[in-house]
Amino acid sequence: MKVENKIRVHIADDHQILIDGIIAVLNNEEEIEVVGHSVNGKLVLDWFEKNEADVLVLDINMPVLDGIEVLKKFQEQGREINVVILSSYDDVKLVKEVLKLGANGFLAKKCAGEHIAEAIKSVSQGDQYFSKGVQKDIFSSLSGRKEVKKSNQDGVFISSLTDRELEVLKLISYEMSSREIGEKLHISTSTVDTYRKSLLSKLNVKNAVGLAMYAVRNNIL
Amino acid sequence: MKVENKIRVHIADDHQILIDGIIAVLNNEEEIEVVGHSVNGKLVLDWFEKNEADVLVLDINMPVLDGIEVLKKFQEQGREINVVILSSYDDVKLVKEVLKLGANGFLAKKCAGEHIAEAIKSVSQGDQYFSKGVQKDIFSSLSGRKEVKKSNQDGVFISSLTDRELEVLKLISYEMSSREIGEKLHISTSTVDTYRKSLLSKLNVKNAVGLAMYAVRNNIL
DNA sequence: TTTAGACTCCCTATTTATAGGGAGGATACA
DNA sequence: TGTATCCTCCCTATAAATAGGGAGTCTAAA
Repeated sequence: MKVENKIRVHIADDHQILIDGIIAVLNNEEEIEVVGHSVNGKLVLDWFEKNEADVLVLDINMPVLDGIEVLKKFQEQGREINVVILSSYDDVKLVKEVLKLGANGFLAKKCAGEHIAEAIKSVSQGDQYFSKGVQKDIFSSLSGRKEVKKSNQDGVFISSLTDRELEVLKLISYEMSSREIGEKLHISTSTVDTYRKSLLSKLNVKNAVGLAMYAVRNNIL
Repeated sequence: MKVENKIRVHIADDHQILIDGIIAVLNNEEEIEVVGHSVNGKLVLDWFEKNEADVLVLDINMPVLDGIEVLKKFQEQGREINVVILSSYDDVKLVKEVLKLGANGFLAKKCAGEHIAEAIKSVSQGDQYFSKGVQKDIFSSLSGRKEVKKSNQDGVFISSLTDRELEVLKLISYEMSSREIGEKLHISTSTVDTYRKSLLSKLNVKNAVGLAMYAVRNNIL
């Protein structure tokens, strides 16, 4: 294999130390070359404005702009990039969501470092890759695979929340009561309660704790 | 420097991929040798039962037994091990706590991989090391340094919670109400409420959301 | 044996959160 | 000009959480 045919990889994770680690691991791989890395979603988009890569290793939980948003942007742009999602959470729902958003692989951070090379090679060839622990969930809850790559209705994402809902969600996660939130946003407690209701409904959780957990997992704090 | 004088390092983090990464990074360091690694606190203690290392790189957030617990155990055993804490959170409180528990360095995961070698070398010589972002907080909120290494009163850790409190905390984080928790644990709702109160008090948070956030940050789910 | 901690349950009372509904004003879009 | 979405606020009512107190049992340690 020629040097020019190396798989060009971009790594995105808010933990620089993890990026460095992955690069070090991938250094042992002849066919793989890390051509870029970013610590948040905004930087990923900026990078891809001017550069190209064959595979994007993408963390879901990142500040400024998270992995979900990055995928959505790429989808809007009609950009076809092979993506391996790197996540601490093997949340079934998350897996389904990112697959719908065009991701091709899913790698739990707790799996061994060697798997990342496998994952990259797989998706670079158009295959899909799922680390142990997520595989069974996928196939049991998803009928087709390639087929759903384009669709993007239903499913609840951060972006399905309105600005105000998102704002209230954050404040709820900061342990604030409806009264306190109302004061801070200069709206009535009733209005805050309305947002609480719509959040509970949209995110399909049972109570404020569920809302906070959603916020944490999706790094919208 | 002779090979026998290499700094022996044990790495503990629940993300195997991060361990592999650190090992790869440290491979470039002549003076450092990774002699062991663990994915939870229990395994760390088990390993140190039969082995020795000069430096322990320790993640705070680990399942089964967290980093705090590991430090406490070592302190109880009177075992003097140089510890570099690896954490996603540069929480000032956390820094102070782990210093009291005998840690010698504090490395935020978001800092560059190269710093980990610096940190290891520093603490192996008895020095302390703090990655950028935590330094100022330390010195502004802590008078002495070496002096406080032995003390261990006050401060709230997971371990200051009783088994039952911890159990209830988990269930609260799973979006369960007091009634539901009572049913699951076969105790009355009143009892669950008692635990709620003591949790709110011990962890110094305002409501159930605060409890859940604490649980997330300390990975006790 | 005293003491302390952990676990259990109860009381009263207030504050918050959840559930379901309606509704007006603004804006943007077809 | 409808239509839709968002933001705002209200009503009623129940469920749940928070706050502060007391108190009994059991076990393990001093």
